[in-house]
Amino acid sequence: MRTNVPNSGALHFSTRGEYGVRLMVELARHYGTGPVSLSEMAEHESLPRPYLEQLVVSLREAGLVLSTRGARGGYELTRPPVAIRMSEVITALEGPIAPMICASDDPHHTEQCQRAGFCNVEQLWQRVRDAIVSALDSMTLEELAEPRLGHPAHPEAALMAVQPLLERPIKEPVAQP
Amino acid sequence: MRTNVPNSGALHFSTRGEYGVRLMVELARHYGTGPVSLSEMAEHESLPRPYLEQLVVSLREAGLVLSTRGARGGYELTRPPVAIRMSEVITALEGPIAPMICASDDPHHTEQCQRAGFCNVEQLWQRVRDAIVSALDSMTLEELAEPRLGHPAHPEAALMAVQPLLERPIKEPVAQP
DNA sequence: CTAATCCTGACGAAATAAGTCGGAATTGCC
DNA sequence: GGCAATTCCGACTTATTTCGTCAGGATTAG
Repeated sequence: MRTNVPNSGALHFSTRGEYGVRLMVELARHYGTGPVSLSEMAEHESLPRPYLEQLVVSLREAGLVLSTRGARGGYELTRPPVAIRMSEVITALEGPIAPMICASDDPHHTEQCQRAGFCNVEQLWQRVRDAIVSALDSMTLEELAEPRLGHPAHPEAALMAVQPLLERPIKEPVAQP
Repeated sequence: MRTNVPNSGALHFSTRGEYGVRLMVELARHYGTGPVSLSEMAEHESLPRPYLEQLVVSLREAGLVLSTRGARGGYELTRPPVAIRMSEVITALEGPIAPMICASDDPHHTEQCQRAGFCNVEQLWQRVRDAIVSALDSMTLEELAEPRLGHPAHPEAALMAVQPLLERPIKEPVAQP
């Protein structure tokens, strides 16, 4: 019964994608209220802070977040959540969408399959890629950040979503290097 | 600028998917002409035969291929290529489509996220999954197998799946024994 | 000054993917 | 019957990637 198929299924996102998206959602909920520190988010999301420290580098390099160094520093979004497509977030965290080397989102990373011309399997991977990309393009951070409306399964959910972590003065972020 | 993003990009298929699909395409091209041995396919596709031996187990268990043991044995499709959706093939080889544990194609493998109700990030993963599944559902082996080799034993199958291919010179990849 | 915070690079453990190996069982063909 | 081609099976090894940890330096508010 125990076959050799990967036990967790095909086409996995890594934890970079998972944690990174949760981090971005956290930032979206605090958009406009100044920087939020990694420690706060790590604790609130129960994620290892040293690991987040790594992930956030990619987000900063992609221009999605601004960092403020020093005491009372932290991170904040560079744009309103509605203006951030999930494809940008995922690409920053996990690299180009590329279910196969011959079908990368980023042409620069796409290898020419030496079998092109023989087979048209390439089409399959490209269709999958396009499907993923347009699914990610169709959602923004805002949609993920807003607390659920209607009948909340857990009433405290709305509280957690709306409640600001800490009241503190807004400070100017440092310029990007 | 060595960042930590996975060097080959997000949402990769493994070689199981890649090799397995190529193997199925090979079988599709010989559909109706009796079993094809793994050695033949391994050589023709330049793939390690012992590894294919493993993959094909999954395909057999999924009911996609039929094996004939003994000399002159080999594998053949259980159904005409036009009747085999790529989603079946991929699922057999790589397991359920599950970009995240809370968004598996197979409900039995889906874990309930303890954050459900707090966040709606779940929706993101589910949309991605659905996009992938429907892309895979929309293609059949027949489309990938063109051009066919040998004499089609079921010409009506080819007629059912008329698919305009891109214009390009058709090279003959192999000589017919 | 000091505490909080980001930043950087290197390191290590664990999991997964990829491939190998040896041999047993089955079958066509001479 | 004997041989060669083939599938079948389970265990094993190796390579790569993921998932973190760690130690310390740089920056800044108070």
